[in-house]
Amino acid sequence: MRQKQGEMCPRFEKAVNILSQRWTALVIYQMLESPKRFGEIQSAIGVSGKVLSDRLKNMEQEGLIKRDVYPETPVVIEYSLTEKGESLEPVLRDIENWSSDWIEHPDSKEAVK
Amino acid sequence: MRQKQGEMCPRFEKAVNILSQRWTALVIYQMLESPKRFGEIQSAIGVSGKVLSDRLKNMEQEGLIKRDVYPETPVVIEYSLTEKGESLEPVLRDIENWSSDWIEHPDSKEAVK
DNA sequence: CCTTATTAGTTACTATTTGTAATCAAGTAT
DNA sequence: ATACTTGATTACAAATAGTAACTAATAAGG
Repeated sequence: MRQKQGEMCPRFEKAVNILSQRWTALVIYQMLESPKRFGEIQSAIGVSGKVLSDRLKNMEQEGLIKRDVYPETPVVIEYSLTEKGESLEPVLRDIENWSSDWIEHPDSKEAVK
Repeated sequence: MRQKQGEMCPRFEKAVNILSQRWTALVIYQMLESPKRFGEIQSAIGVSGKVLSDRLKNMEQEGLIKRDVYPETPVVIEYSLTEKGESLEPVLRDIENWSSDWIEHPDSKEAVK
């Protein structure tokens, strides 16, 4: 395979990798409004429990979100943005603005392809 | 599977889907500087020819980029941003700024997981 | 003419990631 | 004990991405 020569800033590249993971941006977007529970996120964006579980762990490891357990009945687990996670709000607002300016067809949510 | 109830704006969702496709944001970022050729993009970001070919087709269909053929020797094919594609610059600049504020470890480009 | 070189892809095959549906663990109520 | 709820995990199937070899078009060299 062709080697990578034209250097990309590795920090920018990592940021893009985080945001390019499927569902991650939508999960953060949900939490911008308020902290959210596992099931709420699942219902809101339609992600599978398996992948959501994986994403939440990654995002916690990246320091984007924090996980709080309330031993109520049944248990309540609340995910919320850290300062680092909240600082992505401008990115998501720009995407929001761009989509309202440039995306028309609301016929299918079947993605890009 | 749990149904999607909490409605997301379908235009925002589509925008996120476009930008969440692996490599798409990096390809646009490359073209922000100047039009780019197939091999240049490949070298710069390290994407496989197969996937780059697919992404460029999708991005052209989405109206983000245009493809120009110059029958020189050997053939030169130049990809450049449309107005729609260029209008994503603020999103990418925000990601750039965020990464310089919040991403530290430049040790591994091995992504998020 | 035949071989080589260059760019822009495509193809067959493998590996990784995601989706699906069933299941599990903890806690409580019936 | 059984059932219910939330937050997950698991096994298996489907979709997506990576790898390396190959093709098409054009031209230069011998």
